[in-house]
Amino acid sequence: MDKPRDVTDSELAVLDVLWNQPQATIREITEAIYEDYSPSSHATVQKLLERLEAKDCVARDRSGFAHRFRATIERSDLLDRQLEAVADKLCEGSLTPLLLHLASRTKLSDEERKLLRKLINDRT
Amino acid sequence: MDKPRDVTDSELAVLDVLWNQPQATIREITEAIYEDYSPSSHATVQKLLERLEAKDCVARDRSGFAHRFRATIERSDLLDRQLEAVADKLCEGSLTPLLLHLASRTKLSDEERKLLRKLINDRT
DNA sequence: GACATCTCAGACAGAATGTCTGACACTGCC
DNA sequence: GGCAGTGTCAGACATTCTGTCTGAGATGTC
Repeated sequence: MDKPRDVTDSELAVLDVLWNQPQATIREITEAIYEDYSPSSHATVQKLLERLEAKDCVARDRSGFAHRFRATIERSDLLDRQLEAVADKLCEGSLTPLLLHLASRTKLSDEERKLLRKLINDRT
Repeated sequence: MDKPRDVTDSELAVLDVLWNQPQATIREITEAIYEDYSPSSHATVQKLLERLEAKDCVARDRSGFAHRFRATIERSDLLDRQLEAVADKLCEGSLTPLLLHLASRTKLSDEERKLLRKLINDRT
């Protein structure tokens, strides 16, 4: 029952590229993140992808010469994970206190308030 | 603008004791956390408190021989910090997406739903 | 004064993170 | 076939964070 490691800021940058551009190669990702492409930044991205793969956030297609990567989680999945981690840490795993806490201190526009009411009513 | 470090699980255990028992000494905290009191566990708690102090989570009263500690943040403040950290990381700092996200996937009892509606309506 | 208890400074190992180097494999072109 | 360009992979490396522990010295009690 080992706690899944958090996704790092650098790793998130890689995921961001992958969300915009699925099936990217390491070179493409590197060029998107670092302004100057170099063998070492290429290797850095390689290592980040390797770790993201270990965290089940990325899948690798080995069929071509240069491997192609895609994200296996969406941004909202990651949000879920993070919120669950907070809930585990501070609310015995329950998300409800988070929701109530946020509802009591977040300023909402009329628009958002309306949407939120709808969301609540739709849940059975 | 360095990002404030997260509170560790061990540090949280210390805060938990402090929330139950304000004005505690290191010895009291140590005895509450570790089953066997020892000089080394005492020193460990000392170090955790030192780090919590650096993170502005704990204040120290040096007037007596043995210092007394109290938490300077509540559990809900910590919850706030964590949620803000998630928002910074994934939602450009806005808490609203978190709220909407949670509202759309958290199961609520009728009781909770009622409370949540009230919370929303009370926000101006 | 003897002894327990405290604080404080710092050492220490293990893990996570970001970076980089070197060895080797594949591709395509001459 | 040979070679340059590009890939992968394994691993070294410094830094930081975390939890733990030791030793020196100050303060309290009897």
